[in-house]
Amino acid sequence: MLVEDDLNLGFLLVEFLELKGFSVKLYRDGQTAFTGFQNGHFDFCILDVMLPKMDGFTLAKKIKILNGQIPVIFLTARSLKEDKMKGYEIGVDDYITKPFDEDELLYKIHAILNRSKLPKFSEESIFQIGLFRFDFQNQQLEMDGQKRRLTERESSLLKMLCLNKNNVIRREQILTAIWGDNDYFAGRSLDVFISKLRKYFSPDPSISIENVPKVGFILQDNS
Amino acid sequence: MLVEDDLNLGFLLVEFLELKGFSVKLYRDGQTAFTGFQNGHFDFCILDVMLPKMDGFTLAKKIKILNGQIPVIFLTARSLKEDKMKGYEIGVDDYITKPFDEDELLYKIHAILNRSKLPKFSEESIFQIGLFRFDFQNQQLEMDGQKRRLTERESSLLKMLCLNKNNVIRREQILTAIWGDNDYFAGRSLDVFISKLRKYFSPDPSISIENVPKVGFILQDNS
DNA sequence: CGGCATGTTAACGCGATGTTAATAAAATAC
DNA sequence: GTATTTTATTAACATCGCGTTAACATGCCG
Repeated sequence: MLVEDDLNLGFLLVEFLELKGFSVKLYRDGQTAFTGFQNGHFDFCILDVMLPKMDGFTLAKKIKILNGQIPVIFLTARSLKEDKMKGYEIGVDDYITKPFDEDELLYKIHAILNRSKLPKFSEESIFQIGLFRFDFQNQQLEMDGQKRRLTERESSLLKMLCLNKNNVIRREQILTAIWGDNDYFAGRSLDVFISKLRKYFSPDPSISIENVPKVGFILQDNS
Repeated sequence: MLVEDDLNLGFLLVEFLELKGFSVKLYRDGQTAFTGFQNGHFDFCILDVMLPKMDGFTLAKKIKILNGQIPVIFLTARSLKEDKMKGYEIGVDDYITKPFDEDELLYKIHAILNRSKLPKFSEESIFQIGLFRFDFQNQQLEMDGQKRRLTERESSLLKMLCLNKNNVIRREQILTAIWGDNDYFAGRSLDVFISKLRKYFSPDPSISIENVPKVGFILQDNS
């Protein structure tokens, strides 16, 4: 989550971070950012201090109440000591003083994620699939706050599909990777698991697991 | 560990940090600092960049080889971008540019320790789990003033669960860490202890230790 | 039409786990 | 040094659920 009222800077940052493989959502004021946070799933927050409607401190405080674990970095033009102290008391992880260097921001993000107890999305353990969120580490599939815990096989399979989202994976590849065997029975077992995953995704029609006859499967995400 | 060749600044910092409850050892050059690190037990490093005998970067690199988890902060007079990048690549957690504010250093230390996976020595490691309070140092589990003394195994296990609260922790990881062995019997023993902990937490229904079949356990806190 | 690949559901077997109790080992008290 | 208590392991039995397999349905291509 990026909250920045200066839209020039905002879009520049979004572009930069997306280039680096992050998925970024930009908000331009504290109020909408907070409602956005309540509805969306964020792993990291970068907040400007000076914001319309609700300032960065208040926003951070409210976010920390909802999720005390989430890392927060402040962007600030001022480098006043009182400001920094205030932020650290809330539990902010770091400050960056404008004008700042993009690479430095990137390193700070990585440094914090490396220390974070949260599963790191940088190592691709969390996947967004349409309305769903798949947490591989915790074998958890979530949608609208509805959580479902997957079995080991289910999540291994889903991970392989996610890593090849919108691309075909060969049956053989899946079978040797997960079943360690590609005989008839393993193949039928795979079909059973595909069927199960389809059922889990049925609430979202923009997600489908399609079969490519005699070749393999594709996880299609048209959201 | 504090490494600083300017002894005036060094002693000032030691005094300040010890006042804040940390136990600090000061070294004045990179060489002795490194041998000191090999022999001593440190949880956190604050290194000056410019040091006699061995510069801060080299020292940090060597320290990170010995213990990749340990947090490192650099003190630097220069705020050159290349220096910072170099540090972040080594895996440094943060930079502080001299002259700096002591309180700011303190907050940075706390921010990093809060994210750190390592047990914090400055505070006794105390965990809040729903209505319970778990004091690892004293192996005590408390709720509503009701105290229960845990056995060594119980508290080691609970600590591991706490450090991964709301995340799956693998059986294997627990077994090798606590039992040092992951054979059948160690596994059964683990199950017995899980059962005991569940019983202790049963008064608070928002706490549960869930099993993830074939994978491990997860301490769920829905309070 | 017939063979083959896949879709789907249900039933089964077995390994993994939950739980309690018995035993062994270690720590502590006296 | 012995008795008592505490702790961890092992045993024993109950239960659960994962993954496999079976069984049947559908669709595709020759």
